[in-house]
Amino acid sequence: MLSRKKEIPEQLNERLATSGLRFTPQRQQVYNVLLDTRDHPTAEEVFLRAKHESPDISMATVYNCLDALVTCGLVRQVNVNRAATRYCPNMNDHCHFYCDDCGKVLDVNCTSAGPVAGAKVPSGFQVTHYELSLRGHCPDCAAKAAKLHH
Amino acid sequence: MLSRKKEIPEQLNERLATSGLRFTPQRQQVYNVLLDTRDHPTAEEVFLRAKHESPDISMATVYNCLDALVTCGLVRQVNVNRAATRYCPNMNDHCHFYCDDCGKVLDVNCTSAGPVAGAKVPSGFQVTHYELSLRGHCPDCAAKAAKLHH
DNA sequence: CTTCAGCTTAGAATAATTCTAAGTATTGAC
DNA sequence: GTCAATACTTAGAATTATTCTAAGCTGAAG
Repeated sequence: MLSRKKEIPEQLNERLATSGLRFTPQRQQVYNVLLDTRDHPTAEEVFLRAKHESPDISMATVYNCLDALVTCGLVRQVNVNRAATRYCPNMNDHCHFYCDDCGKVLDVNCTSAGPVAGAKVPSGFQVTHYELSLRGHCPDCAAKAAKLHH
Repeated sequence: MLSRKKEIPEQLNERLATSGLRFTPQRQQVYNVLLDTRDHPTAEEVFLRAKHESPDISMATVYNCLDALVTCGLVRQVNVNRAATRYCPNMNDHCHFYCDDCGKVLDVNCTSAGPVAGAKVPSGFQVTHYELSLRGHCPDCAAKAAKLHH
């Protein structure tokens, strides 16, 4: 169980270094939490999970570590509907779907063109980031609702 | 100055009624503020502007009124980057561009297909809402930056 | 070694929003 | 019209997510 975590440190260390940040056990721990279950936890959830292995970690450190991981490009923030920010270690081009029924946040792939292409941004605008967030019913909840309907 | 506001009440009244909400002077006032300058103000900014004409209005009422307007479909919330929610009375299909330099929020038209088409949502997902937010440099700030560069 | 910048920590502070309780206004039943 | 029921507004307290502060710790560089 602990063995597979040995792979990570080098990659993490390099990425931190390129942003002028140091490798620390807390940063590794927080990153591990995100990699372990990719369910887009909030900072608070990361904190609770990280405490299992590092009981002394503090909330402020979790925020600091998450910031560091975002800064060095290993993690993305996911904001949906003004709820607490969630964190996602999937750096592929994708967007997020929030299920209004069960509250889960799910990754949704974008086509190669990406949704920004569909937005046809007027000339003059320089887009450096974009975030597409979807809301509705996830496949599970949609299926349940359909069943109830008959 | 007051004359052009006479147009609004009926439309607003109808829309409120269809959601089981009442017409009130405060709701009209808040809606007027949004229509007057479509610059995506925050609740606080709406509050300050509304106070000019209705000095007794309270912050809680502004939030209540904005909620009512969102509920009855006359206003949209615009969330960007966990900053304070902004409010937009443009209900056409469009998305928002946030300028990292000047902080302005600008409307950007979407094509008829819309960005969700570009996202190719897997089957099973039922998308009821989506929000595409862009960040970068607006035309003005991009031009200024280019000039400074030489 | 010693220094110095970067990191972690607990707890205080902040900012946006929501809640609470009380008062006011409007609606509908009679 | 009167009266009760419901909806709305208000001030201020409370809540929540996040950031700040000050102090101590750590590890690399001189």
